[in-house]
Amino acid sequence: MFKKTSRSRVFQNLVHQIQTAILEGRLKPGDKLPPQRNLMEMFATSRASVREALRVLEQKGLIEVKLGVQGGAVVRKTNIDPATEVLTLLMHQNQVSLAHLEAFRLCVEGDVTALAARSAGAGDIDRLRRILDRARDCLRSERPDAMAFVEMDIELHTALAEISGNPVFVAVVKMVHETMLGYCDRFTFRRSAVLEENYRDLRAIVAAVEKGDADEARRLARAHVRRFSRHMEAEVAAAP
Amino acid sequence: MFKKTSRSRVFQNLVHQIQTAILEGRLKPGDKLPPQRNLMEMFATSRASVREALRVLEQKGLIEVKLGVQGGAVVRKTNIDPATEVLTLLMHQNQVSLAHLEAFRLCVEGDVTALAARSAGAGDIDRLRRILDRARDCLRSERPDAMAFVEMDIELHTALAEISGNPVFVAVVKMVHETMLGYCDRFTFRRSAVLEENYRDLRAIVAAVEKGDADEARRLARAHVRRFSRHMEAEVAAAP
DNA sequence: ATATCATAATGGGTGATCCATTATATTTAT
DNA sequence: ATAAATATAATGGATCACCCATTATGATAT
Repeated sequence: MFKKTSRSRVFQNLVHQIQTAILEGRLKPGDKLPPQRNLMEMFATSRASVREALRVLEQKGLIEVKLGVQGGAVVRKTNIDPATEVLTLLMHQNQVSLAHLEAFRLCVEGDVTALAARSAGAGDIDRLRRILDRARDCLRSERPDAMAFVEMDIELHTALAEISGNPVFVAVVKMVHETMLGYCDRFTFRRSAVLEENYRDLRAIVAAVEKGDADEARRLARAHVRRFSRHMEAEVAAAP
Repeated sequence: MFKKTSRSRVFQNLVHQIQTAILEGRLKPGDKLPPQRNLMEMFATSRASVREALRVLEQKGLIEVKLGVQGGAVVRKTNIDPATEVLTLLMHQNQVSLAHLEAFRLCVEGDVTALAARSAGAGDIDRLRRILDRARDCLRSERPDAMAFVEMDIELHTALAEISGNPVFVAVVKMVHETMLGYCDRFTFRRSAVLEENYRDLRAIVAAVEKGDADEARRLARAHVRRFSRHMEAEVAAAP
């Protein structure tokens, strides 16, 4: 019925005012906030409070603070990292399992890939091909670099999300992969056969996107997620 | 190739140490951190730095700070709010449109409802029915309360996500509805016919979940999302 | 012209001090 | 004896006055 009165702390007020200014576009990415000593006067408060506010805004990913003369707080371009960080924290705390992640990826990656297949242009296909090439290089080199390959895998999925044209998918895809990395870098993919299989999956997906075959793309993406999850599970079971 | 050396600030060190302790389970929800003046000594730093660290941890949703004697920082139970807040920020900055949200909801709510239909028990059905009843009360009263109905709508979708048993879906569903509220509370749903239609949608969805008919549940949920989006668009077009 | 160095702007950090809030203990009134 | 009022102390919130570290810029010297 009623909301608990939230006690107001000075720094919260500063955070709110500055955040609102950013969201309303009165402050744009690249704009520099006044130096702390000026903010102090403008808000009629202490430097400690100004700094607490800046810490929070920094954590939210809204500003970036540089050191030295001509340093200071500048408004950041949109940045997904703090969002993924907080979400990843949540995942760890909630004991999100690989099975949970798999179910979610099946849902999202399928649609993302289908959407990408519908809206991919020539430039997009080029981009995907270049990522594939770099992924192949990770495998073909003298000593296959598993982690680098996983990075390429993630980059390809992110690219598909971006091609879909929907920033919500981009955010979510990045987030879920970030979370997976939390599991992934605890071990190495030792069997390069797994990586080769993944690479073939990715090639097939890109081929389907190139054909504009949304249904095929969805089917392949889902199969890819399932296979990848099986391998992750095997690794976790074998080498915890 | 190389990562930029990130300059280390004292408060970041504190944040990292405390956060790690929480993630590794050395600090559990409900545990109280030492008072600031003790932390100051333990970390051999100043109170200002301790406080900056606490601000950041608070913003991340890891701790909660209470005032007065026996107050202090306590480790929070998992809490999705900071995640949704940061994600919502990102959405606003990225100029996420209703169309983007609709596409995403079509993907997610469909699967969530289908999963819920597969795993709902008797208690879950009861819970959904109670939410439906409260939603109906919002409409049947003297003066239909549109915002309260929308809250119930969100609560139902969240409940479905929880019933699905996958915390990733819970987080994402909450997030997307939070973001939608950003559009929604800018106006009121004036035509109660729209709300009635929504209510019928929700009843049908719950009925499908009760039957355990996953395909029907998915179909209905997606149709519901589409209808709701059409109405949101109409409202936005009519009254901005 | 180039390399070196000094300067000042700016964030980072500290300690002392006071205020505000609140749980608990103590007193007081009935 | 119990309940209400009040005092006490623990704790976070806030401010001030400094000092240090980093860095862009301009001055100086070769």
